[in-house]
Amino acid sequence: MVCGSIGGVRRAPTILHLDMDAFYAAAEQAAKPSLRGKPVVVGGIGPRGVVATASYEARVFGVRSAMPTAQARRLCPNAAYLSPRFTLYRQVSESVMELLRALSPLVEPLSLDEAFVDLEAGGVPAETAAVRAVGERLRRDIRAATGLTGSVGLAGAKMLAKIASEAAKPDGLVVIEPGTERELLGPMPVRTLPGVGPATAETLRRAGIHTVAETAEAGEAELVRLLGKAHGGGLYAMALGRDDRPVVAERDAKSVSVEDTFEVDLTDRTRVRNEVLRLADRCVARLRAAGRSGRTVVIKVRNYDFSTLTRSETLRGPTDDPAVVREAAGRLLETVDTTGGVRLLGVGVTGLADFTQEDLFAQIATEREARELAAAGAVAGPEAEAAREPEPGPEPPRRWHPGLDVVHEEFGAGWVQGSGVGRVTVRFETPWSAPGRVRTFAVDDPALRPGEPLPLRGGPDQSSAPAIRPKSESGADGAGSVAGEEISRR
DNA sequence: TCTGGGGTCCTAGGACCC
DNA sequence: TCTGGGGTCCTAGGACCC
Repeated sequence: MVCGSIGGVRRAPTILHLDMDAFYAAAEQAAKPSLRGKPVVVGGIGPRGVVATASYEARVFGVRSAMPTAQARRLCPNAAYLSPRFTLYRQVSESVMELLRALSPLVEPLSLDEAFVDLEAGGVPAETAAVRAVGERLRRDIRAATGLTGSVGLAGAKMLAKIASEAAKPDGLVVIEPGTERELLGPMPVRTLPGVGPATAETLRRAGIHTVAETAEAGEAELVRLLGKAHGGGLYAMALGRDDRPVVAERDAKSVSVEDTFEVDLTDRTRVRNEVLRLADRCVARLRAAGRSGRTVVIKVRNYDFSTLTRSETLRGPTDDPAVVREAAGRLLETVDTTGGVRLLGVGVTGLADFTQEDLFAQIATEREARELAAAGAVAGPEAEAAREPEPGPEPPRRWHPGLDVVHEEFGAGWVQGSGVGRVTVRFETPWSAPGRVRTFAVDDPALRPGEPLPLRGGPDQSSAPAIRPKSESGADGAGSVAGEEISRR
């Protein structure tokens, strides 16, 4: 047995899991003083949008992640509904990850708002008191650096640290003492375990398994029979509190993809084709920005009835050439019947490689092959017409999405509160100002232009070390009243 | 109520090779 | 003449996560 661990669980709670509280919504509240303490919903604003994050004030009304925005509006009509601003969230995330990397070289980000940290690798003494102190200091530092709150879980294994941070929400810290995990997990619903979603939970329910303890009692053979080798075996280990997965820093991406859901189903075949080609270009742009190339092109088609299919084609070598990806995506689309109407289209590239000299030769061959095919008439007539670069067309009318930053020549920085019938309403305030005033303009007012997100900290009238949070920012404290609610699962 | 966008991992069948 | 097993690659779909 490995010294210092039992069943892969460490003898001291030196794995830390950080989960920021209602991250997107909290970032918006920090950026927009008038929204602090109020219900805020961040997500898709269109008719087919879904909720990405709801502030705790909105959750009181039953608004949850992944819920259609239309349903959220019925539950909570007075919330602020905002489009996501990933530039801001990435900035905030980077400053949080920097604090984590100061604790240990072993930091594994799971998303913009979540990460594991191996404190043992960071030289933190393997004692509960020491790791707890590190966790509490981290929470203070995050609040000072960003104005946001995060919850911390500490345990001897990844799975347990994640369950602990969930239990700590919002704005808390929970330690699971090694040795207590089976007792703690036993009565919990099996859905608590990571990897158990709606389908697995239903399979288990039909077998009479509802809790973690019942999962363990079922035995490995039975779980493998119900769920398959990997899933069943993994679930059995987790139900016993066993989890020896290491914290792994920086993993390379394995695929890159882009997709669009259309406000109205697409029926015109030429339009469908042009959208696929546009998506291929966007996908390649992201691929190239990451300095990668890929060998398998995938398209995704979601029909009017939500049925979804994928088609893929593996090239002879990796590519990051837009023409090659466009042609492959176009060929794949030819194999799909879209007559009923298309709700969503996607294009992705997998089998990623860093670009090497060898790959270059393979890529050249692939390109030549594709060109020869095209020349031979595989793509001809109206298809060749459709395959051409989509026309950029005239400048589209400017879209003032709610939540976006703007700058007005006279009134300064603000954000779009709403728009319609040729007017746009802007609230003029900054992260470090008092709640601001609202003014309305014509949508084409030349004095109004799009702006950049402002940093949440370090504004003009803020000291360089804002350790104490102003009263006006204490929205998350008020959320303590819902601390006992069931945390929604996705 | 009517279901986003970005990912990861697993399964299973068929092709192909040894 | 009838029948192998294992390994790898490719394709398609599905569950799950944030």
